[in-house]
Amino acid sequence: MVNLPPTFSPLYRQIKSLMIQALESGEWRPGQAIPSEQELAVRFQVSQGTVRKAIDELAADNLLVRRQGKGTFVASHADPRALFRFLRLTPLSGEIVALKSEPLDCWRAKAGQEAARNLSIELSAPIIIIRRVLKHESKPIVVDEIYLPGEIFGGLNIEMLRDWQGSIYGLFESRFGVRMLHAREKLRAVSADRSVAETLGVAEGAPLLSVERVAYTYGDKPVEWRRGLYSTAEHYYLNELS
Amino acid sequence: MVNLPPTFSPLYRQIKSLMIQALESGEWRPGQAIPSEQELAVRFQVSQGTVRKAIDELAADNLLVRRQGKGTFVASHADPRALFRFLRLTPLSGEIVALKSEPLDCWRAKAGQEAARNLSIELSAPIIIIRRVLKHESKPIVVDEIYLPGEIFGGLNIEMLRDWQGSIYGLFESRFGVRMLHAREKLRAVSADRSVAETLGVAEGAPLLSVERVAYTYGDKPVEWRRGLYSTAEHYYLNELS
DNA sequence: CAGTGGTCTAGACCACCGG
DNA sequence: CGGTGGTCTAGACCACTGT
Repeated sequence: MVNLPPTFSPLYRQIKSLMIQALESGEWRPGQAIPSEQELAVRFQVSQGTVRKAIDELAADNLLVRRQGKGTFVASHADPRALFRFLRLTPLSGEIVALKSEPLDCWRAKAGQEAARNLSIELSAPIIIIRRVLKHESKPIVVDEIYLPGEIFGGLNIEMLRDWQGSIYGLFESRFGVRMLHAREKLRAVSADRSVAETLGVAEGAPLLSVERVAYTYGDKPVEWRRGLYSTAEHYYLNELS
Repeated sequence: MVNLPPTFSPLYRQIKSLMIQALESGEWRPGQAIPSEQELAVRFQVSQGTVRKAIDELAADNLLVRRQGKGTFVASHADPRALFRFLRLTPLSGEIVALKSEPLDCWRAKAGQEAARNLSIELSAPIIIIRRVLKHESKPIVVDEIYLPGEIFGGLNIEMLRDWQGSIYGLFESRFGVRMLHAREKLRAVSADRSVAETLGVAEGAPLLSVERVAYTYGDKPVEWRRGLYSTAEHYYLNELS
């Protein structure tokens, strides 16, 4: 007997795919309500229960947000609740506060080996690099570099970053139509070199948390690679294992 | 108008509570199958769909595992798939391999302020402390201390730890009936002090990843507090943001 | 009040597993 | 083949939101 590949796909997953298409194509925009379950059931010619199960999965994937009595909405990085999902830094004592971003630099370059591999693009393809500092009450806590495919983030420049109030993923979403859906982070402990030590106001050789992230959009396509160094003297990185 | 507390609890959540009771009481044991959906529907006098939704949530919470065609099983730390859920260390290059645990010491003590707070027990209540080294191909990677409430882990000793093959949560589950359900980790970067540097075979002052964990059992009751120091020269801590 | 998502039911049928 | 979980449907009713 041969082992056939799992060729079966339930109806609600096919509906889910169609809905992802509608999201990806921009038919339904971040922050807006999608059609009601009834309307979708008619549109896709299935029962409401089947639409429901598709939406359930999309909500679990953080692509949609359900609000009883109001409707189902496209998740948006403009929503402050989405913030902590991607920056899990917490003060040792006190409440969670959004860090203030200060762009230092933003320039064009060609993808090196590492950037090309992480972004799944050609070697020497155009990329954009951002250097930032994140501050908590005017104390620098994080310094990072963000590598973006030039093909997608064409017009990005430092003025845009400076003018933007809110998370950088909110900027990517509203100005470039790029929605970060999930990410994978690799954490290590490293020593501060001289220049980083100066930027963060710590001693040279001080231990820092190194966080390397690849973020993905629809179809698990990588669209951002970043490396950050976190000063964990007065903050920690919180992770829920569940 | 006053804002009444959310007094409404859907039927499937009540069923879920009853099922959690059955799990907590030991009526259904780790690794074993629970009754079929039909049987549960009869037992609880609800429809199969309602039982189904309760099980769905319990499976999402990692308390149960569904296996089509076979049944629904109580999740167990004996299952190797459960391993990576709680130890997210990965070699820089190469496959994920379970680290080998070497207990160094295991002794009784009284809870200090920090232990008491983290374990939600009285100051000076009896606790048990374990010191371990975790090795990858005979190279020490992690050194940690585990703090356990003495009341729950009465007979624990170092011979038990040495004899046990498998994860320590597997031991807790099968010997003490304590099931770790979720945990919260705080990560920071620190410098190796002399004694730790010696144990891990790194230079004094080398950067290490500090991982402090509180693990919880039924009813969000904390039952373990541990602090680990990870050498991240050849490993990283992997985290999925989704 | 109308419209939305949320719950609950009952029944039919399908995919998977093991004997 | 029988038993399990998985899918799909149709309909009734409930809880929440805004007008």
